[in-house]
Amino acid sequence: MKSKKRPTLKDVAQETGISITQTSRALNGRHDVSAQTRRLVLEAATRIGYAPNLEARRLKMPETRANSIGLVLATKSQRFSDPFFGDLLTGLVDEAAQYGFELQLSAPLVDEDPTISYMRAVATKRVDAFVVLRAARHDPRVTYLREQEVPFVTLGRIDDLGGHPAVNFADDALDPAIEHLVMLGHKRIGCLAEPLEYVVAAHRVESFHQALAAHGLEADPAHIVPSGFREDEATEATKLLLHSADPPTALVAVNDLLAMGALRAAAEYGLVVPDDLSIIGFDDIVAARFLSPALTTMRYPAQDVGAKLIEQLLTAIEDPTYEGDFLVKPELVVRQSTTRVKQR
Amino acid sequence: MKSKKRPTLKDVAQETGISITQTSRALNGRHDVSAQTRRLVLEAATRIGYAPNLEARRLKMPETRANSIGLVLATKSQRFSDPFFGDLLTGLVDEAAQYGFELQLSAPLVDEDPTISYMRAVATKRVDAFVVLRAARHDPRVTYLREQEVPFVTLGRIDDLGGHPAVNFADDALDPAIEHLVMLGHKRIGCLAEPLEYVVAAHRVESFHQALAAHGLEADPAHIVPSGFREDEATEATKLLLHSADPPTALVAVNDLLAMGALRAAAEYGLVVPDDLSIIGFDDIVAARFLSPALTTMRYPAQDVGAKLIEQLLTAIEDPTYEGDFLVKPELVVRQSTTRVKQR
DNA sequence: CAACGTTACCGAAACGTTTCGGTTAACGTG
DNA sequence: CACGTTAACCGAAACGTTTCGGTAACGTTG
Repeated sequence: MKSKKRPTLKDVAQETGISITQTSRALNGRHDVSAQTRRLVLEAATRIGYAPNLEARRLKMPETRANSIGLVLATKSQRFSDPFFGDLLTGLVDEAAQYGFELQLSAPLVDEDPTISYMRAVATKRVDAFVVLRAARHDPRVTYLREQEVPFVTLGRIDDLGGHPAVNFADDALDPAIEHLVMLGHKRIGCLAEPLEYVVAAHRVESFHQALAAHGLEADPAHIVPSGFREDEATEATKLLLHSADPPTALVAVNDLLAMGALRAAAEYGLVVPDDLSIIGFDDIVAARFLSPALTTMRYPAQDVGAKLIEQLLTAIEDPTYEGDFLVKPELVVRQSTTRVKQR
Repeated sequence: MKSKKRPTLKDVAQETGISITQTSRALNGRHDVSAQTRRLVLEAATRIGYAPNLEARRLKMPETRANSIGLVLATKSQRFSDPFFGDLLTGLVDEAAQYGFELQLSAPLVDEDPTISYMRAVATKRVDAFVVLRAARHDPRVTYLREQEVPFVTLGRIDDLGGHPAVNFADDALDPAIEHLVMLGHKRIGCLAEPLEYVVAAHRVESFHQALAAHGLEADPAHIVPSGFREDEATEATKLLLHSADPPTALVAVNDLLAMGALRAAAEYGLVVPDDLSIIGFDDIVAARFLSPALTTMRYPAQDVGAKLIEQLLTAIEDPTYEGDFLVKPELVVRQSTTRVKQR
């Protein structure tokens, strides 16, 4: 690092002969300053390349924003190779930047309670607010943030929490998928889910049930199979499902990565997708249309979701009582992994 | 935010009756403190929940680390939906966390020179060092960092820069790929490249040439086709290539996303992969083995690369004169997208 | 002209920390 | 005993900023 000391307020004051007080006021655009003085100060400041010392400022004004948004990656349950995540992140960072915020990524140490990461960031006031991904019911991180009155937003509403800023999908999100399958004559439809302790996972399964009900169908409990986040876990889960007594003719995977796992399971069982088994994904990641068969899926625009998360969070920062959430509606993209049910 | 003021050094001093000076020393583990005092102070500090005020500390000790590593996403040329990126990021964040560092993500404003983002972070001393992705030759960001003497590490060595911390692949990285193709009888081998202004892109093409030469072959310049980062751009580029007078029998794509694009181009031309055209990718993203045909590719472990980047950066922070780089060696994973060249 | 408002300015204190220099007491050591 | 050495401690200054309270100059107004 260059050892040359950066110029301080005093330096620019000296430059103009104006007092430090006025210099500060001039730079911060307060009213008690004549146009003449302001001009002089501003010019001197840029001339000697003055940039305020944030430490000193925040020391004096503890309520000042850090202009930074925290995001903790609990990398253990890693699904961050999911392209959905990359796009989400792009949306977050990009949108935050437009409002002058940065994203502060951290991870818990090995074997450390993830909540500690949040505590660290809060205690040292490094961030103004948090984006919480992969929230669970009774999530300790969330209860902590609540308690400390630190603004946060989650991807997926947490039901046991009263209202809180979140980005969500509508309850009828899976309707188009089910509708599509029903039109194709499917009646026994399975659901490949993420670990159910996560609210989004639970929410999607719920949406699945509801959509089924809307079409006068009912899910066979044995047809709802929970999986891990990784595609190989999905493969295992799907195998179990296909192996069952009365396997479904169609499968709704709760994200595209899982759908990929399902595709593989079908292949290993010698089933032809879509003829023997229709599969629908969720997210519409880039790879989806390059699979074979190209995946029918629900497009869920990750980048927009990221942007909306930030938007929600910023209003929550402005107004700590804000409790709204925002719905983004996924839409069906029909490709080749679904077809009319086989007659038997 | 909770308005309750956090306890200060003064508070814990008051608690024990020991002076502020000694309290500070005790907490920082200096030697001029009796065991007794130290015990008392530490206990009092934890009792009242003291956490040092970083602003004040950094104000007094400007040379203190921010314990934060900057990463600027130039999201315009977005390839961040590439799962490679998600894994890389996981590696970065995770490894950084183990050393007590966080990752500070920022993005340039719309239409803003990306270098400005770096300047902002440097001027306000928010980060100690930078990870530079997608570096280009004569990259203005890099020259700026050099000039300011801010430590940085790049993914891919920049040749016009003398030595600098970086993570790289060996020059003979593509050897196994070419070797494999040559064994299969291929002689006319093409290369689908990223935009050549980026050093990694250039480096890979170079490695391609070198590997070819090592097997007594020479690349037809017309067989080296540059593409954008997106898979649809790859599709277009590949079409052009396949349309040429004397198209190659095998294609090395410089990353898996591009390979996916190439796969599509082949399909649209009615070519069967691998029978009519062998394709090799690079990265081994998750989707690679779910494509059809499953993609033969060079495995490049993104997460490890991320960890190594951090490792390099940390030694560069410790020792500003450090100029080493680290080579990670990709290895060939043979799947179904390559086969023996067709006799004609 | 006296009283008052307004405008533009400034000195000094304060934020929470580290650290320099100095003080005290205890302890060898010759 | 006188001296130096050391261990343990403390007061006060300093880092760069904001802001409180004050003041001087200059109308305005009745």
